[in-house]
Amino acid sequence: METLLPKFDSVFSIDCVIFGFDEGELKILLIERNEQPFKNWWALPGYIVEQEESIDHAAERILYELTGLRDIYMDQFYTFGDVNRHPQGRVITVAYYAMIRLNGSKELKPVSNYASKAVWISVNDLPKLAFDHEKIFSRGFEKIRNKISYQPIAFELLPEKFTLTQLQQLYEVILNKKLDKRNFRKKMLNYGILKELDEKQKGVSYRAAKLYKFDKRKYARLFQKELTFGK
Amino acid sequence: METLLPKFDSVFSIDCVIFGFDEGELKILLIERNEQPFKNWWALPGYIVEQEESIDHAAERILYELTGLRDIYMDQFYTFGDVNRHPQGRVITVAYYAMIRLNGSKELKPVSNYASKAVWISVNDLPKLAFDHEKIFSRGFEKIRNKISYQPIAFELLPEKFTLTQLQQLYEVILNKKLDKRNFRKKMLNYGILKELDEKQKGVSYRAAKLYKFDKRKYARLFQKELTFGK
DNA sequence: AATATAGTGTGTATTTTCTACACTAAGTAA
DNA sequence: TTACTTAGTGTAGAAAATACACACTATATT
Repeated sequence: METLLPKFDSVFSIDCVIFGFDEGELKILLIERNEQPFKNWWALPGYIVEQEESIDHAAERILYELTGLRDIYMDQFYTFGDVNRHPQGRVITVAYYAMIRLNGSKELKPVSNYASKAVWISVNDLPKLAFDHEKIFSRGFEKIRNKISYQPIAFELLPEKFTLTQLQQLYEVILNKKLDKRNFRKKMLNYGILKELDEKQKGVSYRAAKLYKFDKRKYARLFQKELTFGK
Repeated sequence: METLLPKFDSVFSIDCVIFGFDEGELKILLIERNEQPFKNWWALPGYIVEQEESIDHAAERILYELTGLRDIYMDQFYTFGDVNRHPQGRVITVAYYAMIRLNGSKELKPVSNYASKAVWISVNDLPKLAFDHEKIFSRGFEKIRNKISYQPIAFELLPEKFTLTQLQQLYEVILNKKLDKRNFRKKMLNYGILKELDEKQKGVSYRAAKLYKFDKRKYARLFQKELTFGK
């Protein structure tokens, strides 16, 4: 590094892959761009990092501006820095993913004007996206798919009280395969991070399932054990 | 994003955590800085991304300039973007790790003048580092420790022909625990990615061990199977 | 030639985890 | 009461992980 920092014509941005689970489908939040370039294209929510904010802060701010949500589990997963990924200049983008609880089908209205709307779209039904956002999405999806195989992050996506069947469906859409009900339940309950409630599901026209809650304290205890390689 | 990109007073840099394995110790490459700030401090090798190069390219270039090595397995692992991590302005750094084969105790001479020297230092014996480089190192070390638990990346660090004991020692220093010899051998040989050679270790004053080679083709076949969650 | 030394190389029994697989119970709706 | 739909449960076999100890071999030393 030079004694004085060289001038550099570049910008940092954040792009977010925001996952939600609704009606048995895994969805992500997309915005419709209101400005050039890629005006009227679908894109991942993202924005430029401000001079005086950390990238983690920028990620939280942008998510908040688009959804009104705070204190969301967000994780940086990759930085995309190809020279020509933005047609108007050098923009390096740091990608984050978030998982949020969709309480019913709550409408999300963008508060910034760079988007004309924000919608939840199933990951199986994505349109063409602006910039290299398809690549960013794929990498983010791959990330949570890997992560869920060794850490039960799925709870972030479910309502506070959920049934084991809902949990299993979520695993199935993320992993894109059918799981065996008995084995799934055995495994999940063995983790010891689920608390069985005295409540049951309501409003279903069949036998109601027991509701469970995620036990954050036990979770933390379980995952402070490091990954192991055996003796 | 605005129609015209805002001007932004910032710089991207790359920092590399370059691992090597030598004399039974896991080491990383450090440079001694030759310029302010942190003149004469030890630091991770890193430099500023140029206007017209991708970050991946920048990482390879910087590694090459410092070591003369090309075609090294490098992986981006995290981007550090706190506002004040560099005292002279906003510098966001993308961190990569690399694993290289130390053939004997080859001396590395920096070809750029921003470093006065480059040395290999054991990860158990690191000095204080410039900027937030201790944090960057820790995260990189954590990354390879996790990764080695599910992917045998360790071969990158060993000479082309190695003994099972050397391989085990490497696992032991990365995971920081003793492993059982018989179980380790069973497991490694079961992966089917080692090729037993007709050669033996030379120059040791005790029974010479068989040498093995890493079979890249079988490795690739093995790891195209995805991580699984069972049925 | 005998001996000391230091690391190599091997097998088995036990426990744990993973997998495969199908029926009854409970609640709702008609 | 019956039909329908989903909830909920157990076991046996296979595979993987773990725990554990001693004889072999090449060299160096006397």
